[in-house]
Amino acid sequence: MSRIRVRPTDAELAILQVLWEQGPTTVRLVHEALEARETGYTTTLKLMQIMAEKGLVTRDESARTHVYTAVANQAETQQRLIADLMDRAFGGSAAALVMQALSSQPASAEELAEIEQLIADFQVGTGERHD
Amino acid sequence: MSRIRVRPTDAELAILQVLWEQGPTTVRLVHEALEARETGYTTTLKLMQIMAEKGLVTRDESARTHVYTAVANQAETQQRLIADLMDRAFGGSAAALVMQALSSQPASAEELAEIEQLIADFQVGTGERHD
DNA sequence: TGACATCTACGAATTTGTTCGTATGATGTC
DNA sequence: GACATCATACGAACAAATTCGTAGATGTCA
Repeated sequence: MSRIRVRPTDAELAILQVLWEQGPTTVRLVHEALEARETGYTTTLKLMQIMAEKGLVTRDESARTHVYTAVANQAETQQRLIADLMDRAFGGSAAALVMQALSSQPASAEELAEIEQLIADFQVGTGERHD
Repeated sequence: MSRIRVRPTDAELAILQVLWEQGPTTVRLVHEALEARETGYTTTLKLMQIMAEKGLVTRDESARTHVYTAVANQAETQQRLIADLMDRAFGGSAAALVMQALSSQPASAEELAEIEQLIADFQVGTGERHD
């Protein structure tokens, strides 16, 4: 019933980013954090109301100014988005996606090292050896 | 003017996949390849007509049965999709995206090795060393 | 208290994506 | 030549996402 949508829309994702960064917040603060969107206050309000209906966020209505909280955390949502993209555009292959990502936008040396470490961990975890 | 959209829609992407796999094709064949969608023939036709208007595909109208060709290849499109997701959900960090992708959907040992190789290439290419 | 600001609710307009039915014309078969 | 088949074109309906204006309730403060 109240399953979270696979893909939050663009506007929803922008709002979720603010909620993840700032924690539970009001429409006003989200709206201000989103000034780049150059959209009216009531637009942000409406979107957040709809997100509450959809179950993407919960809201505390005990005060006059409602306080909104993201239901799913950032990592969960990122994983859903990646899984979705992987299915739709990469034939379900994480490796294909990762390789496209790396070849298009080379990461920094530190990041590459981090990824290597992650891979090394997997290889240990699955009993694989790589020398 | 005729810039390719950042994000093909779901239906468009499904059609593009067929065009990438099969090369230039007719609406009929695309429609048959897409039976999973359980949608009418004229729906596929309409979508491909719109894609032609948008510049996602070109079509050869010299014969009665038109032949459609994808404008962007699969890798280009994948990169655009990844770049878009990276911006919208990962603060523009390829590394963050890659790490989420890997931790959610561990790749096979072979794939991990491939990715390691890719990283090693980068490190050589950028004169970085990692030990 | 009265003026003003701020908040939510709500309806509505607009745009985009998706779907399909029907019309119309070309092709092929008997 | 008549008729079924297949193609494109096109209009229209529908849903979803986004946007905003207005109304009404509540709070602030001089």
